[in-house]
Amino acid sequence: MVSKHRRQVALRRLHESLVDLISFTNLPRGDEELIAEAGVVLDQALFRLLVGVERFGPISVGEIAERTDRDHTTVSRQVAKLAELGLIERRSSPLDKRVKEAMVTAAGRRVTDALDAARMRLSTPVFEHWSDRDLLELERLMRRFADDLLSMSAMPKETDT
Amino acid sequence: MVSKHRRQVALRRLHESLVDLISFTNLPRGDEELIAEAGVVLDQALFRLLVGVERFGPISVGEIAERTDRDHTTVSRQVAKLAELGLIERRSSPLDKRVKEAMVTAAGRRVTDALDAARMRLSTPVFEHWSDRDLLELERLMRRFADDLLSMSAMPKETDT
DNA sequence: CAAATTATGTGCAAAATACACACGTTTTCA
DNA sequence: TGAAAACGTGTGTATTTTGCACATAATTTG
Repeated sequence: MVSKHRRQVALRRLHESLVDLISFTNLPRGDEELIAEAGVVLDQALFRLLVGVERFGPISVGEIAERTDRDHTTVSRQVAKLAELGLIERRSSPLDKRVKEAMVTAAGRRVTDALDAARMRLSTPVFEHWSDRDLLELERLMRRFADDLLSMSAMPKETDT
Repeated sequence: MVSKHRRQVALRRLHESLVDLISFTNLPRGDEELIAEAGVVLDQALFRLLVGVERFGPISVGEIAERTDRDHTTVSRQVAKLAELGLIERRSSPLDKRVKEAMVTAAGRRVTDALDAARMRLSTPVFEHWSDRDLLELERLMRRFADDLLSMSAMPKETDT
């Protein structure tokens, strides 16, 4: 059992690393290369939106708005653009005809697949010198980190149930 | 030694986790709470800029622009706003009088400290049930991940030197 | 079943953004 | 060395993006 203080330091450093990682993903080089690789011309906002729809879709406009902290009217217009480009598809939810779910089309999937492949090519060399153990541990722990964060925030403030 | 394919799967899942974490940090609840907690009224853009200047400063306008993938004129105006609010300070770089470095002031530091404290309060319960080993391993591996990414991208394409 | 709530979308005004351009500083190289 | 090119920053201005007010359709509530 390490000290409470040591754990606090770990939390602080964890956040620093996360900020660094986010900052890195924002670097233009990354997106530009990925986009060029995929052969699509999308501004960053639409690019991220497409990835989000692929990752979380079928998803509603309102849910995207919450996730990205933007007004739902803004998202509504961006979603319309992606639909015009044929990269995503809208359909009324069968359970609730108010919501118009968004999901990637075959064309949209081709784009995100190309992005995935490009990202794979760019990230593989980073882990070239990592041991299997470290790589798999990072995979396990980061997944758990994300899961725990999300489940905590989904809970009401009194988390006794 | 696990298979090449297993490692590829790990890379893919790693990216998914990272996207989830970024998505979480974008959730409005987080920033709003943090900002309210710190007793400051800043829109998200300025809030992130301040954190960035604290983390990477002293830093030039151009460097921030690259990091955030925004036009340098946009950043120039945002930086001016933060300076007006007294949260950051500008000074000509002694080495290159063209650049006007930005760095947090004492007042700005108070804000980011408050943000850090608030974040600590919010993130501590997430790791309450984590073992020391897992927490420290996550800290170590995420830091290495960020460091390796940055050092790779800093290198020229022929990385033999 | 009427009223309140929810999801989505449009008009419009305000804000953010990027391009063109300018100015001072540094680097390049003939 | 010195003139030209490149660089970092900042301002004016046109364009784009954003969010609020409001509208419509669908669902839930009581």
